[in-house]
Amino acid sequence: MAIRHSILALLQDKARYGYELRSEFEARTGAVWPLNIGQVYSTLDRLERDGLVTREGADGEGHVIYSLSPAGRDEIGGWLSTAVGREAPPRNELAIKLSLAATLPGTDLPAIIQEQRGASLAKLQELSQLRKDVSGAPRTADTARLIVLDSLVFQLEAELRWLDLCEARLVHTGQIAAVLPDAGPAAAG
Amino acid sequence: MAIRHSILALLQDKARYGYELRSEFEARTGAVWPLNIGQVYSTLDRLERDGLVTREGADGEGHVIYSLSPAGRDEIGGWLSTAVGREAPPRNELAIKLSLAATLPGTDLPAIIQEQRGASLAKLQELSQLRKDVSGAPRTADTARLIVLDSLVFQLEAELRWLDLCEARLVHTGQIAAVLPDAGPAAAG
DNA sequence: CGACACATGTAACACGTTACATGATTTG
DNA sequence: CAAATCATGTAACGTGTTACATGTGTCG
Repeated sequence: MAIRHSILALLQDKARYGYELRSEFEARTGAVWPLNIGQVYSTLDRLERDGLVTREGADGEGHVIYSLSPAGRDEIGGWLSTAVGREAPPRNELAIKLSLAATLPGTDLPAIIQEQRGASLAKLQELSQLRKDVSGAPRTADTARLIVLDSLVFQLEAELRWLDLCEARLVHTGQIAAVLPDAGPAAAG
Repeated sequence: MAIRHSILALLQDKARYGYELRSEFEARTGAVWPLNIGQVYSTLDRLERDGLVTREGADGEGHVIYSLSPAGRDEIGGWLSTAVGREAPPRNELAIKLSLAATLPGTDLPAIIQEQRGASLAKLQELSQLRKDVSGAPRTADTARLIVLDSLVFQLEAELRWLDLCEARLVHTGQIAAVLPDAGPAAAG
């Protein structure tokens, strides 16, 4: 529902056309979460069908303009004033993967964890650099970008700490041997 | 693709039937990420169509058993040995919401942040309690559950820290006034 | 003129959710 | 016997992705 509501939020500011909605969305979430233009149009169709937006004729340049209906104004007001539900968090593919790998035979858990650490760390460094670049000249659109980047950085940092914890837990339950920096030959399974 | 691969992972252990696959999945991700039984059957249909699983006749109790094909074994091997891609992280509704709210007029940012803090904190406490219960007697299935719970707890803690940062950033850019614990009357917008 | 950005769509497909239908077996 | 659990499906719908089709305007 994020896209649906994002479109309503942007229309709350003023009436806009499809292509413009994508531009405004991507100006904020940018390279991180691109938005397919086809989805904008089909979402606008559904929003009109549901009575949340109204399709105006043209705007002088011939653009197909959409504006918020009263029902749409209610909807977006509710979205903004109500917290994003954390009762049913979206599935986390990585958590599912480790959860399965840890309880099924024939998986190399330390390798999986190490592999993931590499990927997550690489992305974290890339994001940190991006954040540094963006925070240089904080224009209006960059405020939005910073918020998104901060979010991703915090999530990735948490992911890395979680990977450490998983490794520690598995050592503790004896599922894998502790990996010491300069370990000599240890007893293998 | 998480469900698709989870089913393959469970089949790697041994041949199973639909209902059993759901049970095994939910034994690990449990109350957090329930799995609709209908989706199991339709996913199995697609997996069979794609040649990743083979539908065996019955198993003595009359169950519709599926087993991994060689192609399926390759597929799940690849999934387990390759890190979950962090290049295109899934959209975060909350990050999008704050990003939009911070750059559109007519939004009460402090209220949104405070509202979210309440919801996230409540969920965090619920999860912490759950984690305490589960970690009491670490049976095999509980290892999987713990991994999932740890993941959620870490993500929520990161979310709360991120909310603090957002507030601080907005104070810094002058978008909102600093909220002090025992603040007297301050200049309002 | 050719490439690229602007602009609006449609179609096919994958994935996910909810609800419905149907029947066997188990348990109070 | 009634209710719950086990077990296998189908149908409708919403959301999201990718690719395709089409046409205008601008810039080198």
